[in-house]
Amino acid sequence: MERHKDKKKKEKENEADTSKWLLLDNQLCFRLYSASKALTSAYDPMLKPLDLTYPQYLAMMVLWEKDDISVGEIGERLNLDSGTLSPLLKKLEAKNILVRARSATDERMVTIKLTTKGHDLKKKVLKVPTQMICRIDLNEKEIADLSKRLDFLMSNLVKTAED
Amino acid sequence: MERHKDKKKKEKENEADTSKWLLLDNQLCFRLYSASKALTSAYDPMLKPLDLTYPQYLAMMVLWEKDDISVGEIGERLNLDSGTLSPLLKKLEAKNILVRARSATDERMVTIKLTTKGHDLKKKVLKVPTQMICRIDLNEKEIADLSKRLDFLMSNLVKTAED
DNA sequence: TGAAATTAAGTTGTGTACAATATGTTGGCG
DNA sequence: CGCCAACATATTGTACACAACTTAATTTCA
Repeated sequence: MERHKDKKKKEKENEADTSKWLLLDNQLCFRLYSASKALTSAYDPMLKPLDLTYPQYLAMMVLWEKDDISVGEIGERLNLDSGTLSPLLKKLEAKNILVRARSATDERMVTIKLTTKGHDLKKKVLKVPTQMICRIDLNEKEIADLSKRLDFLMSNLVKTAED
Repeated sequence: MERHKDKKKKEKENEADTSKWLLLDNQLCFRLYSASKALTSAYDPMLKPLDLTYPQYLAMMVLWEKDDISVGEIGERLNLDSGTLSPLLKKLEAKNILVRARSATDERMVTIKLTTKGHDLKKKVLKVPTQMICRIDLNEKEIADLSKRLDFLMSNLVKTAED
């Protein structure tokens, strides 16, 4: 595949070089897309007994770390906009896991507070990340390493988005 | 963070050890979820002039590699079921990019064939992967490396899903 | 051969995602 | 003070994703 790389041929290879990146198996992006879906569906059976979807679980993780914050703050943390979060948080409110209320000081904002049920849910969910780490079957160093690469990739995408 | 690891304390750390994995910033899965979304939204402006979404682009990549295949074969390649593919392929048919037709030999199957417009679209799309590689800003080795890790992760998830 | 199991695709219902827009609130600023 | 740009959230519309179910065709095998 990497033979015959003398300069005369290199230009001729350009077209082939370009279209080899169009092969699905060569696409990093497709792997990320697939891996992300696979992870979500791996979470689902663990979260189902807790009546949570994966995005709902993410929102809860934000709230377990710090309660009494605005919709916008959650969105900043998860990279989700109000179009996604508004209905999601309404569903969590319908399950009595949290309460939404207009802020008294700034009525543009909606403040999210966990209920007792919402706080208690954290105990039940503690085993989920551990189970997931087992299934991923990577050690702590490998996870950190992969995380670092993904962070680098993300920052490049964000950086070049400002054009 | 890694100090004080004598055996007496290790057991006491268990609970803290467990809940540290519940922190969003420690979650590999959240990074994958975010990276996947970021990549899709990076594709969108490139694909918009071609009137394709990212999942539609993936389906087209499969078809550019091998035409005249069934819905199921596309789904196997992309890990998508008929619930996702049926409407997606109908949209591509409405754009005159492909044609869907019941197979003559097995009428349960629907065979997908690219139209001339569908084949021609490949030329216009050739620059997309190259542009994306620039934005990702990883060299060929780093991409291969990251891909390998994601493949490993995926195979672990699939493997442990058979329980 | 013919009923039952299997298979392929489509449909329905729920839940994200996000662009674009709407609505109400707040903070300037002339 | 009053107007207006900026802001926070909600709503609408489009497009996945997938579980569960339906429909129709094929295969299996008693």
